Amino acid sequence: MGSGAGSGDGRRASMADVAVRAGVSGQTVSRVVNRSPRVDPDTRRRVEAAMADLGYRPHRAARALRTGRSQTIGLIVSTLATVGNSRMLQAVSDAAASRGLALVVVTVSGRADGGVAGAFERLGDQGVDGAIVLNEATLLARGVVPPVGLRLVVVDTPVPHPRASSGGPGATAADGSASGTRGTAVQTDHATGARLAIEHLFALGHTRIRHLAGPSTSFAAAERERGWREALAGAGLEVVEPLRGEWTSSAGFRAAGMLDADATAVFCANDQMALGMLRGLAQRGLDVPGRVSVVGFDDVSDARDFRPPLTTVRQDFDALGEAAVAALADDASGVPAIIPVRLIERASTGPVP
Amino acid sequence: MGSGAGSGDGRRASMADVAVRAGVSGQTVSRVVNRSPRVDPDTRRRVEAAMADLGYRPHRAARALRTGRSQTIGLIVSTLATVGNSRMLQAVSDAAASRGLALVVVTVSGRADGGVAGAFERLGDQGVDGAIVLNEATLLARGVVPPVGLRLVVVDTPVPHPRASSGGPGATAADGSASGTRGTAVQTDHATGARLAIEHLFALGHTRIRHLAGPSTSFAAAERERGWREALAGAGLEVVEPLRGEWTSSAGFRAAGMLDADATAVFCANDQMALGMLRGLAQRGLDVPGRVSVVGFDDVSDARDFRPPLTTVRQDFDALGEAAVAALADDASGVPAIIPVRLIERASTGPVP
DNA sequence: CGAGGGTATGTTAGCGTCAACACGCCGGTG
DNA sequence: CACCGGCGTGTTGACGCTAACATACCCTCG
Repeated sequence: MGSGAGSGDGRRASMADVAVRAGVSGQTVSRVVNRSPRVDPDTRRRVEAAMADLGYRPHRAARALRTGRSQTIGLIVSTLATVGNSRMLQAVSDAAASRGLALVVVTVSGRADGGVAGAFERLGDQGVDGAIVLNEATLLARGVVPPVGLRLVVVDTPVPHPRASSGGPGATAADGSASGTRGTAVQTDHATGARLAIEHLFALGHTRIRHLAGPSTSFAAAERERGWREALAGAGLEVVEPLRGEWTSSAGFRAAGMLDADATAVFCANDQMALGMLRGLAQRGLDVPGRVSVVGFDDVSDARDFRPPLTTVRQDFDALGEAAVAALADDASGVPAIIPVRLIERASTGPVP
Repeated sequence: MGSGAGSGDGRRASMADVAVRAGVSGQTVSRVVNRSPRVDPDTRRRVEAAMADLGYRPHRAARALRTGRSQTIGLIVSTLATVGNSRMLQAVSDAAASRGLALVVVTVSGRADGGVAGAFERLGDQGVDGAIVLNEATLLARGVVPPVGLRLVVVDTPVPHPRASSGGPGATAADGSASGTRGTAVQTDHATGARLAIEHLFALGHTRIRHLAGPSTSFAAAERERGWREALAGAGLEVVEPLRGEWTSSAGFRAAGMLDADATAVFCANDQMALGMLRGLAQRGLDVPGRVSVVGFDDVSDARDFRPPLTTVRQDFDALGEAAVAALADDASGVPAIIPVRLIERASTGPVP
């Protein structure tokens, strides 16, 4: 019972069909659907029964046309090739689904048209109520302005073009993060994560700690690098200019070949690069953790099965996705803008040799 | 110029606005937008200029309401935790974008409501024109019938509930695969991939080749297992009942502990399980490829940086995604239903000891 | 030179929904 | 008892777009 598939006379049941069957007007059906309190309980029951009988489902396009709101949000992401982005997508998808929001995904990888600008256009066409932008520092920085009226949440991205909030009640947006600009930003506490990693290495006696940073276009990469720098500087240690890679294991492998011989530890900006680093070090005959310790970032599910299992900073992707969607859906309020991390100690780190 | 943001009097330009500015009727604007040939070139230019001036973008919801078609497709996927699924999502996203289709992603991981049934409902609400279902054998098998009128393409999934095609011209669907049922199916040539892997091991002298299969709910897993079985049987070799895991590296690690001592080679149903297998074998002191050879499936980007770099079967995710979207968008016709694979030989396989 | 047919454009109506307003009914109050 | 206000419900119209049907015009052909 209640499985939904209506008696199949072809067309989907509309509100008018329900109205006729329940012996009420369309407007009353609408009120029931939208949980208006101004409906007699008895009428409500009749309408609900009629809806169930007919397998009625509201027509989103019609509602969107009428109300101007589509109950759909967009996610703009450069690539899903990194495991972190994939995990975020899943987290956002779950968070959106739990609120009855549909999620439109737009990837801007290698697209010919202007990247995020084009993505905004496509989402604008789509009539999304808001969009989440994932770790797209450059693209927003280039002065791309999102379409008017499009609520925007940036994840692991410096806050975009400052704009006065349009509509909305009292502009409650208690600007969470860094700079003085407005806008909703949600991010992992990258810098603290980096610091946790470095302090863990300190505790093991390491002092010559290098960094394999992510691409300079990435905010997350910059923040992790900053955490590493500050931790080292705070301890009065030398800061050797970091290596840099594009998040991939290949980049990690290459970086291993460029690691100076003094280093006793490397903090890699993500787990995939750490994987390549592990292989590269092995190939150079540098034992991990006997000779060099390696720390990653993300704690992707595979990290525990690297060789050796990877010590890494765990990001709470689900919390991050939830926070991002909440910031879009609810109006601002008490969502934490900065998601904490924790260090997962495994076998890739050990005492300094 | 042409950056889009119209002169900001608040509301978005509608077709009527464009019509007034170009001095034509709304219908003519519609014809221009929809590339009808019945428009004077001169008028067309005027309309296009007006559209550019006003930053006009068609309103998808309105169009969807009027035409009943939303230019949106859905993707139903159980989880994005496996790298393969993520890659497929990206491929589908790109293929959809290149056709101007929006993509709505629905994950059914651990959802309380009936999984795919719920997903269909949500997509039905959404008014998608079609849906792609990714590797969801069980869920479709449970007799879930997609909403009427919803075009469906299943990827790496046995063909669902047989149904007569509604609408459409001459039912050109030249049923690609196995059984006699109707429906559009697109899949990787898993069985051949498995056979390639096994024959590669044959060439290295292996005869005691085990299999770490994927979950029994997965069609891809079943096909890969079948290829392995048939290759072994074809060579008159013993088929030891396969181990089984849930696609994760942890499962691979566990399986390594259960591998019988006779085995000289293991064919893992995906790369992530192969990763865990590599660590597990190392922990047991079994050298790869000196003592045991390992082959994976997928060729995820990290596979070249496993230790040792993984011999694996490369799937062409982009072709698969393209084929799936093409099957939805164009009406059937010449999309190949089966995507070929190739073997990538790396260092995890070697001569039998 | 009038009929016929093509071409470019305009007019009408309605897709399913909901905001705004209108209506009738009831109980309470002055 | 007339009036008021709240409540439950119905009526109307419009959101932006396009299918189907007009209409106006020009060219060709018998």
